[in-house]
This record gives sequence, C-alpha cells and structure tokens, in this order.
Amino acid sequence: MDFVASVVSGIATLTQTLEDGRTQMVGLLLPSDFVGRPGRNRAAYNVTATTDILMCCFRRKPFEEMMERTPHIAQRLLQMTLDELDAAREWMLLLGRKTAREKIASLLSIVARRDASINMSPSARQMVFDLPLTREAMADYLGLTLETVSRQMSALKRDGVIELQGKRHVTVPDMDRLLLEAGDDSDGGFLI
Amino acid sequence: MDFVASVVSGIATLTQTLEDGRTQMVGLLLPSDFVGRPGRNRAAYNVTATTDILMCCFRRKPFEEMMERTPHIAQRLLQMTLDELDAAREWMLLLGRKTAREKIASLLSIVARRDASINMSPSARQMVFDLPLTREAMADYLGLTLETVSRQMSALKRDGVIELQGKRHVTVPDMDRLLLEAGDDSDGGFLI
DNA sequence: CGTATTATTGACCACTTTCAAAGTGAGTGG
DNA sequence: CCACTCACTTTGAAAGTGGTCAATAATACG
Repeated sequence: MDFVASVVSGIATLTQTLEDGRTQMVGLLLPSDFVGRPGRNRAAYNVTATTDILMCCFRRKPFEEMMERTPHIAQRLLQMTLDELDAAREWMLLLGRKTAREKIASLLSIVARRDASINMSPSARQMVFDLPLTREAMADYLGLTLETVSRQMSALKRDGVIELQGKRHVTVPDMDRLLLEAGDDSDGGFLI
Repeated sequence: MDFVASVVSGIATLTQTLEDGRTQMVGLLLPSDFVGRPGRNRAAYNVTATTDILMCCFRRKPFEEMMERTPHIAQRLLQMTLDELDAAREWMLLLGRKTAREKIASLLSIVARRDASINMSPSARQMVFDLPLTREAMADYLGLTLETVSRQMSALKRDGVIELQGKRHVTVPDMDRLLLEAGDDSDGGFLI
C-alpha cells in the first residue's frame, strides 16, 4: 500500500482475524478519519469499505517528504494517533469488562454522539440517527455474536431505552438513560 | 501530571475502571517504555507501579519546547505511538475473540518474547522466565477473573504446555506449542 | 413474484463467573 | 527455630451469560 488517505465520505472498517475466521473490528473509519501510516508500507489490518467510499489519497513517498520538511504535520499526526490510542484503550475496557447489554448501549452512545457532532445538534435529550453497521458488523466491533447483538437490541427496545423504525433507524428518547446503560465511569482518570 | 518519562527499571501498569470497580489493564510499562503524552497535562488512565520503579523524567514544558525545535523527536514519538496503537489493537482481538486458554497462552508468549529480547536468547525452542504479574493483574490484563486465570494455568501445566516452579517461574518446553495454543494468525494482514 | 441478504427468535449447551473453602509460602516476632 | 499471619493462589460446586445450531421473518432487489 503506497498511499495514505483521509476519508471524505462513506464508511470503512479495520479488522483483525484469527486463523479460524474469528474476526474483531479494531477501528471504524468515518468521514474525516485518517488511514495509513507514514513510515510503514504495510500493516497488519484488513481495511474494508462497507459503503461506497470517497477518500482523499496522497502518495506515500511525497507525503513523507512533506512531513520531513513541515514539522507541524508530524506533530498534528502525533496528536491524531494519540487520540486513536485513547479510543482503542477505551474500547479495550469495553471488550474486556462490559456485559453484552452495556456493549450495545456503548456503541449506540458513540454513534449518537458522533452523529450529533456532525449535525451540530447540541446535547439534546432525544436523539435520532441511523446505524451505519449491520448486526454482524456490530458484533465484530463488540466481540459478540450477531445473535446476541440482535437479542440485546430487542431487549433495549422492550425496556424503552431505544425505539426502532426499521432495522437501522434508531430513536433514543432519553440519552441520559442510554449513557447509564452503557455503564461508563464519569469521573476522569488519575495520571499519565 | 507535569512530566513525561521513560521506564528504566521496574514495572507499572495502565488501567481503566468502571464505576463499580471492574478494571481493565490497557497497558503494561516495562523498561524502555515511554510514559505520558506531550500536549496533554492530564489523561484518562490510572498508572500504578507494581514493583519498585525507576523512571527517567522530563518536565513537560521543556520537553515540549525541545520537541518544537527538534522535529526528529516528534517523528520518533510518532513511531512509538503507532507501535503502541498496533499493540492495543492486537490486544483488542485477544479481548474480543480469544478463549480463556488462548488468552493465557498469548500473555505467556508475549512475556517470553519480551524477556528473550532482553536476554538476547535467540528463538530457542525452550524458554524460562518469571511472570512479573500476580494472577489478579493477569486477569485484569486479559479480561478474566483471577480464578479462571488460575484454572487455565493449571490446565496448561497439566497438558504439558508449561512447567511451573513456584507460582511465578515458568518454563516453556516447546515455544511452538505455546504459540499454537495462543491461536494467533501467522500470515500478516492485508492493507493500511 | 422469487431469491438473496439481513435480522429475529427459540432451545439447548458450554464456558466463564461467582461464591466458598482450603492450600501455599514469605516474612515477622516470640 | 518455629508458629503465626497475611497475601496470594488453587480448587470445587453451582449459577448465569453468551454462544451454537436451527428455524422463521423481514427487507431489498432483480
């Protein structure tokens, strides 16, 4: 792979797999996200477009040369990578310690927040959005089976935490309730 | 926290927690690892020394100024952060998709490899090392309970995959066998 | 329409967790 | 030197969550 890129529109996923086919999503690429890594021509993930996708690509050699000349770019890239690392570590907490229900609630919260930041709706109590993922993709993201995802979606609906119009269109009547279901810690951490 | 540092000797852990106390280790700091992040004075992890530890610290302001003046440092830091991100994503695969036995085998493989790289023993078939973690710390790393960790250690011992002298000293008679138990994919990924 | 893909639901089972008890071993003080 | 203590570890039995297998339903698309 001899280019790096920035997602303009559409959605792609980063996944890793075991020999027997078990797969885990390790990243979700939404518009504005950066793909590829300067200094490496090859890396260990599968990148899959799950929709039609438009990316703004840069050939890697020229990009790296530009990085050499423009220190500011390396610093910006460092910040972005640190953000990704934070996100990955938050996801580790979800994968290692949350229940299936909490996992689903967390994913919905994240998509809702991400959607809200694009549509500039402030911290409204009610939120409406479309899930950009199939049940199987959700399962791969959350470390569950698609059946469990489906069951927990039904359970959240039954309990009034979410409403579904069709399979992908979600309404959250009370965001605070959803965040509570996600089980996240509110106070910040301590060090580093 | 107004410094960044490099671990010289000893071991520390990075953990995240949920409100009810469930905790997940998200990083293990061994000698030569870097701690802290330029551009942030506060972050979301708990850092805990699990042994006596010696770190080489730099006050953050001067360090950041040096980064501004010396582009090479930002680039080096970027590489290190990308490596951490790779490690975090590999860990996501473990947390989301591996069985308890595979998790234990993976952790042992990693510690063995890390130990080997320090002691310069080449890819020997047999390996001997000390676990730097309690069963509880292993559990927090692997997203398991300490009881499950203990049971799987016993199972691996019973099956001849490892030998134990005391609780922490491990002998691996056949590294290939251990790697097989870890269930890792051998071929690299595809893109990025 | 018919077919393929995606999603839901049920029944059963396995693996991991939970709760509980007992075992090990290093360090301390008598 | 030995018994005591405390932290860590092992092991067992029961319970529960999520997984597997299988059948059915909904939706999209030619």
